[in-house]
Amino acid sequence: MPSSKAQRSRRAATLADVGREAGVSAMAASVALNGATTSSRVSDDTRARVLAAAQRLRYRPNATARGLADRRMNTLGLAALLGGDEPNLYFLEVFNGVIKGAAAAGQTVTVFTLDNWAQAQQRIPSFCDGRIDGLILLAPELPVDAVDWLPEHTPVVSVHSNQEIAGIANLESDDEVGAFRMVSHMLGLGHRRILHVGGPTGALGADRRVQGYLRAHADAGLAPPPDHVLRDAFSAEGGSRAIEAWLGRHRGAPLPDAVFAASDAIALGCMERLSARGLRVPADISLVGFDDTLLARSSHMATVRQPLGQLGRRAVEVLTERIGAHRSKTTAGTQRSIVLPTEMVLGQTLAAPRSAALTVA
Amino acid sequence: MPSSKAQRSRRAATLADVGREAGVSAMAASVALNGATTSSRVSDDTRARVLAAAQRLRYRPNATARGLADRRMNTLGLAALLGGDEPNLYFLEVFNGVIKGAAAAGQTVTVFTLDNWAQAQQRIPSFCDGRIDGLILLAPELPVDAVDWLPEHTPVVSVHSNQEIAGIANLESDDEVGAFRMVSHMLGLGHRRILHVGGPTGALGADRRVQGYLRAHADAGLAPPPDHVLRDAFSAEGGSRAIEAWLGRHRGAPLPDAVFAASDAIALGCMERLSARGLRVPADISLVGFDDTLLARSSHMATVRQPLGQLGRRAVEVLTERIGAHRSKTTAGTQRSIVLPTEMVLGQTLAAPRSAALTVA
DNA sequence: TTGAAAGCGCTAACAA
DNA sequence: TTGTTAGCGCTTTCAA
Repeated sequence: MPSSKAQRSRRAATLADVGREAGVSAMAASVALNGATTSSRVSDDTRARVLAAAQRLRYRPNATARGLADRRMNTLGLAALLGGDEPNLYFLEVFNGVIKGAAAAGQTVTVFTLDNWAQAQQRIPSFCDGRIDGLILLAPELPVDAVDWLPEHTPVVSVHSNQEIAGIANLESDDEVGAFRMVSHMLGLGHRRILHVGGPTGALGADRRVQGYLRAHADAGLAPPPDHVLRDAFSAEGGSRAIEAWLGRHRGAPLPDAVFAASDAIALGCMERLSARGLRVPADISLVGFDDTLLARSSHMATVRQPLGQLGRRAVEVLTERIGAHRSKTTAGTQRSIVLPTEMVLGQTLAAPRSAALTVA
Repeated sequence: MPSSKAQRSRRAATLADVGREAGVSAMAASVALNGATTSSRVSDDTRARVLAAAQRLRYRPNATARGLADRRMNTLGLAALLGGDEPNLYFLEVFNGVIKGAAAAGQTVTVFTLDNWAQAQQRIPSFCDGRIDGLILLAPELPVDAVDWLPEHTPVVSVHSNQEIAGIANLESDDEVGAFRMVSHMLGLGHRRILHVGGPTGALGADRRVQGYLRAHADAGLAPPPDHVLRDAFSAEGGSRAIEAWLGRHRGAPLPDAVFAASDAIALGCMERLSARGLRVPADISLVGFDDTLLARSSHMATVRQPLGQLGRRAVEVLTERIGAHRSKTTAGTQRSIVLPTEMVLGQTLAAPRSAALTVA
């Protein structure tokens, strides 16, 4: 009397096992179990026997064997720099979109982490070794020689890449316009000394936000105050470090009316330092972030929304399309770049400038 | 004159290609490229030729072929329920630990998402089809019949499982003690009407936090006020809904001195509702979360820290150990459960109870 | 309708 | 020191 446990073995059942159990060949079992896409069909009787046997044996087709034969794993790779101990919300938001998009496309997602961009050349090609059908690269600081070593046999799409690479579609958001609109809005509120705590030099998105900041001033016929653009890492630590250094350099100078940070994480770092000095946001100084990550939403921070989840979803769509084209040897559309719009989010950290004169303590 | 581009083809180079290029057989190439673990060794000359050929061809061993032959993919699976549009910080923190641990162990991580626990029976076995060597299951609400269908051929460890399953190690944190200590501390501050907005019924961790809440009262010789324990989802929405309903039911009754939420996300939902009613935290009412996710850290919320990253890292360690045992057919240590300690985090949302009498508006 | 055979790219035993 | 062979589990022609 076989118990339900009896069928559970350390070894997974193979197609041959199923065939044996059903009294047919392994390939008959294969045909019966798959939709019978091949020329030959199996009889209803055989199919029923095979299905029953498969169920009895808890048969699951082996993914690696199938992957080897099909040259497809139904798995997408997502590579990103994920250093630091602090979780990265920017990544999480994009990841969330990727996961959702992949699920919708019947794909799973394997995550590859980079500790730094120097190791990208060595590691990225090693991911593209058949375990994934395509790769999504969060690439704000991809080395410039990437074009030489990115593998050609695995389709790649990038998100927020800092460079155009032939054959690689890039997804990004309208950073410059987002920054321009927000800073214009701030200028419209009367802010004049707007300190921009920007992202790292070399990150295209960070550069574009600086450009938006500058263009907003130019458009308003204003010159940004000198030394009001800082550059540091896209992290709370970066923001904290940058603003603290700036405040140290500017003792006795007028306190900025507002801080425009190039990311929510940077904004949070700034917020910490400002609060530590007893400054109230937004009564004494306004604070604006960029991204609209969960951090901004939960703290009602004013920010520029990037549709990060959408970027992830779209990346999956574009990638699966490329994979299809790659398989059918079609030339993939040479679409350069997909740009999604940003949106202003007016939270509780942006108000009209203070009337009192405050100086840096 | 071959350009650097010439070697880049749509097709990845195979071992046979390398052998051909080097003028040796494919297996000689294999032996030369791998550490030569087999009996036979290759001559230095052959090895050099093979290595050169491999480099020229940008050869990367195919992971699926290797996986099929070796029965190992060096990939760990991470399965979790990831519904909702809002990113899940609890998941992110554990995930971060898993990623780090996996990187340290030379493994990559594939993420499988469940939309609901009903589909677990169908989907979880389908992940264990050779593409992963082992599975980490975030399983707060695993169906009770899981023992019947969890595959035996793939090692599994669970995190925060709601049940003990033979052969599956579980990692969790000391929820009951964490809740007990925090509530005891709150009672010590003078709080008497502590509203516990708990997690879902059926989640063991949520139950344990309720138990800690109750034991703290019992230990202090106090009876918790009636109808002061709520249960809803582990999310901001759950917290928001639960507390709003409670406030609706208790118009005119005394406002609680404090809210003890079973997660940071729940706490955030409560915070939103309280703020919306013009209540100040902690001046009018204290608020305490659970988890110490990034959300709590960034908002300086009082909370009970669970070492989520550590749970992830340890899960990887235990899992890789199990995988090793599985391979060598050793009986894995029948270690039941690994419990990591929690820690109180006294943030800025917990203060002494208000002196004024406030009622629910 | 069914079975036999080849091959996906690699590893590992066995011969030479 | 090398090449040959077989096989991992599956899919897919091609014959029967």
